Amino acid sequence: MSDTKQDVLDMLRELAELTTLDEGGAPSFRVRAYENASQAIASQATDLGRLSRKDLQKISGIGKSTADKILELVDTGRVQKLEVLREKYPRQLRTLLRIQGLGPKAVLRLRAELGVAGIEDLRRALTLKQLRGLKGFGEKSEEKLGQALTRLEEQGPLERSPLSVALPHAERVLAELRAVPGVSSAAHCGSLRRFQETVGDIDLLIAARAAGPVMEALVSLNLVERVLARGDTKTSVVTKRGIQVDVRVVVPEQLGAAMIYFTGSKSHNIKLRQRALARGWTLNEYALTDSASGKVVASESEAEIYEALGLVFVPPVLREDTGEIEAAAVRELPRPMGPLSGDFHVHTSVSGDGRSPLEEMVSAARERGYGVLTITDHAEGTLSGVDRATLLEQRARIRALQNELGGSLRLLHGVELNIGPSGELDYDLEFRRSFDWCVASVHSHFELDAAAQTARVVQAMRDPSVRMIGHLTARMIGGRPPIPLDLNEVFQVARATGTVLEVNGALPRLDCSVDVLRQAREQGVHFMLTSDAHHTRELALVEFAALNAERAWVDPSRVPNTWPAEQLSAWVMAPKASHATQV
DNA sequence: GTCGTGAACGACATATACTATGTAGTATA
Repeated sequence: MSDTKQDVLDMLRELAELTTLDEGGAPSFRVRAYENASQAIASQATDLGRLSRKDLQKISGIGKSTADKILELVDTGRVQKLEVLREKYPRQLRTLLRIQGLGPKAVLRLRAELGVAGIEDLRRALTLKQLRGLKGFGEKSEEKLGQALTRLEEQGPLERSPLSVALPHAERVLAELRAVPGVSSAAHCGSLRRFQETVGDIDLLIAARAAGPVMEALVSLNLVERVLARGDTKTSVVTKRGIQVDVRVVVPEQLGAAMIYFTGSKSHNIKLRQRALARGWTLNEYALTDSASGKVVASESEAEIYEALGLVFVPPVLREDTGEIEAAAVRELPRPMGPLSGDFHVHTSVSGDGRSPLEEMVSAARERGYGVLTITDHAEGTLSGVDRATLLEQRARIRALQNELGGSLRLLHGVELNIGPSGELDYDLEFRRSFDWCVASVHSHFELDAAAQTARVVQAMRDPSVRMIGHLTARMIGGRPPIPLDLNEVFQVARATGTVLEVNGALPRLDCSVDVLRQAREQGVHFMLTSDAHHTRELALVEFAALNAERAWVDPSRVPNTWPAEQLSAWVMAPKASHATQV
């Protein structure tokens, strides 16, 4: 993502927050417009810094006023309107909004009636028990605000969690709740189900006749640190890992409506509800209902509800209100990746960090119904890599195993090369070319600038042995930022050399990211979905790679390992140069 | 604020739960 895009997003979000404060009420059309604009920008792939006013206004949701603000920001680094609002509502005051339970109304009243301008003032007012005199406040709210304030000062606001942390965490809680008598189903929803790479909280949906026992079980879980709110059907807790978990219980007949509601996104839901209203119905988390008769139109499954609304089923990963509803209405949603016919980034115990032996990996791949399996242990350029002799020995084992297997599964001998700081690769070209498949990846020197990073990756792609670039940006979600790259040049060279880009399914990586994939989508580049498995049970990680590609609306025709096994085999065995496209 | 229709102006508009207080704010998708 270019910095300009992030700057524009920050500007719009701040404008929305400040305008909400300024208008001191329910979000106005202006605030909604800022939010719409920010969503429109977020799903833009191009570099905003290069767009003219006219180009900007072509984006739906960006009018004259927002286009001007974007240009003002790009040209001068500031936006006049934002500066004025910032002066009116200083950062100190806005930090009050981060306290759980304090919204714009309360913040404004605290300032108007008690002169509270920031955290320090609030602390003082609480000590003096001044809040209870205000309309809408009482002893209880003083107590709760005091606690929330202390937590904020001790821990800061709850931060977003990477998917790799949140998903297993959700599974742990779900396993406990599934064990509660009377629970017929339990699933994660929200941004986790939409497969966003970081999530603000974990949303769990439980189907059960009685909610009481579920709530009781939840609040008494060992991993729960505190209870934020507890009601008849909805309870929110914070776990000891500092992640908020919201649990909602519904009866099984309402599961479909509840799944849609709880999966979101918010703007996807709003669009669905508008669609319902246009048909004389209302949609809430319980059912799609006829407004006149009160009769339920659909509620039990998500598919029924989408169908009733004249839509094909929208997979959760697409529910971001980026055109999926319009596409579903004309039955033109992007195609799913479907069953995969092979994996092209798999380690065995030959790598220092691999844990399953070759034979176990092969039989696990057969169980997954693969037609092709490519073993790619680390080359000597990485810490866990190995020398030529070990790889040649592995090759002999693979060939022998292939003879035993016959034709059902094609085994390829590959290797994961390390891309050095200047683009140098392991071994010599002759030895590299003796492999069926080479993936080359960046594992170090993350500090180089964009020109140097681009140069090393491009040089690796130009090597005749390199068929795929592994985890292109080397990022770790919530940890290491992506290396800076001139993506346009990378895509262009990938296409010109016939090099595919990996979509790595390891949850901390998900590299290429959705953002990069969106930018690459129209550039004629091919992608391979991989697991980067270091253990047999990790082969399934390739399904996460598929979800990531689907989120980016990548068409499976660009992804060779979604093709039938024979077509895939033929593609892999053809020389790299035959896949090159002139640009 | 944007957008569509017709060239200035109206339309846009989700639905619900929980909490503390006594009607409304805050929060969630």
